[in-house]
Amino acid sequence: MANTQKRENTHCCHCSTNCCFVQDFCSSTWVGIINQSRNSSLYQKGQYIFREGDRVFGLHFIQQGKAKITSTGLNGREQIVRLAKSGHILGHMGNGSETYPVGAVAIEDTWICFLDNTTLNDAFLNNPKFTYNLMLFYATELRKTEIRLRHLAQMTIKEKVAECLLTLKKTFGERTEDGSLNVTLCRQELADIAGTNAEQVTRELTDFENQLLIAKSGKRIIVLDSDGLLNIIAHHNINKYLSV
Amino acid sequence: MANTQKRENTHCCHCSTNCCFVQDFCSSTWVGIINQSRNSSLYQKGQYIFREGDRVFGLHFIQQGKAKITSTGLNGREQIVRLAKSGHILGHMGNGSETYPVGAVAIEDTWICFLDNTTLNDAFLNNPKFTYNLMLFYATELRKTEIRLRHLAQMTIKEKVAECLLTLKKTFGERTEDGSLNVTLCRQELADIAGTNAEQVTRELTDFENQLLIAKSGKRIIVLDSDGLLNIIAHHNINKYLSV
DNA sequence: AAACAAGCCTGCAATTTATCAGTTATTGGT
DNA sequence: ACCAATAACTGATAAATTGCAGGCTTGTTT
Repeated sequence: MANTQKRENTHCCHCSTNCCFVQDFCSSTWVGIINQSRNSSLYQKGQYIFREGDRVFGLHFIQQGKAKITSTGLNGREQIVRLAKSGHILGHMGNGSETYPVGAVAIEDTWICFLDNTTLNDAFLNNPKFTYNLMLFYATELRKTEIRLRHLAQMTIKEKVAECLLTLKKTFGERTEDGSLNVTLCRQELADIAGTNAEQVTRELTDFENQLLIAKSGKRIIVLDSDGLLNIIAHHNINKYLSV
Repeated sequence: MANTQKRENTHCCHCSTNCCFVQDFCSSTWVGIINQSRNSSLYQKGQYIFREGDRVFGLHFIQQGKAKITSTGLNGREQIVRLAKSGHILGHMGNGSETYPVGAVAIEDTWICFLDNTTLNDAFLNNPKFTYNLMLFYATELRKTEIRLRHLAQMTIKEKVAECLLTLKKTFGERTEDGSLNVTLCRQELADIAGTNAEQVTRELTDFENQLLIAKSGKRIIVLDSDGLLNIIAHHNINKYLSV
């Protein structure tokens, strides 16, 4: 990979992350084996972790950081199909297709642990809980994506932008210092999540600001009134458990 | 369940289906155990298999038939988020949320095998290949849904309807007798897949018919020119492997 | 501090899509 | 074969969204 850095080789046992499928669900023997064969790298903000069309050699685990998973369409227009943070997985297991149908980009400096297919397959067959929990992860992501699919199909732009902000708050949280979202994305990236264009995002953000639902400080966004934003999209979710 | 029928009790070993996760990936001991605890029922066309908000007690395996998975939004407007056929799974594994965020409806008479959570969890921990293949199933569905997410966000109505037809052809195939799609859905259901309304679907289907891309015979649709339909959406998919 | 670039904001015109209303065609039951 | 009910079709109108152009703000470099 181009300008990725290798990590100083901390053993998995002493890894500081508090959210890792290997650490939590593999036997100590297998943590050792995986520690041997894993490959840790730093991807800087904006750097591709993998691109659409790249061959799939294994799975990427986010040790520390944040990434966007994007799908590119007509005229290079992007759709962010998923956001991922520490502990999450990038890339889908093989099943025939050997190339990535989506790309992944670090949205801040991000440490990735990579595991190759061979090691993984052995690990899956020898660590049922590891496999089971990865299955739950995919099932949960599928459920979330299915709901988002409906939202993109049915919501107005105002609603989609409101939901985008709530999703960011829920996924990445807020900074203690100023209460702003713990992630910075440009208007175009917000549009790529909400499924619209940068101009519309600007319009809606300005509108939300005038209604005192949010405040802007440079690139950072502060959600002032979550309930107000939730109100905008509330009638789309019959069941409360569907929200965000 | 209301008016579902119980199946004559064929043992899993003698089940005629050629596509079943249990048959293919569980040990013979476990096929026996699962055979004991499973529950088979017939759901007639249009009948709910489960509804949004129902409690999750286990997984539904489609033994024979077809189903749509829908998510209901504002004013009861539905979005079909997934189509499923024999061998597929309905319902996502638990992970905290105990109720279905989506509903499932039979789109033709459908036999379902139901397995409860307790039996399933034991099966998962004792049949690594079973768990592994279920994980692959979810990962594959996630990948497909992510691509569809972008399509719904970026395509025009014409493109979405074209893709809908191609998806139906790919998923359910064509009847040998007349070459028509091996599934019948009303205009509203096509609209619920494509993310638009019934009127627009009618308009596009008429247009496709005039261009000799499809033919209509009553409710049935015959795809005459797959490549023609593919052409309409081709430029949305940079990589050929993404198509449908 | 000035100059520059990049990103953000705003209004308007053009296009697309949704909605509504009315008509025609199909289907299923008697 | 008929009738009633349902679904499909079509056109007109209204609403929402997009795309473009130009100005403004912010942050960075020299």
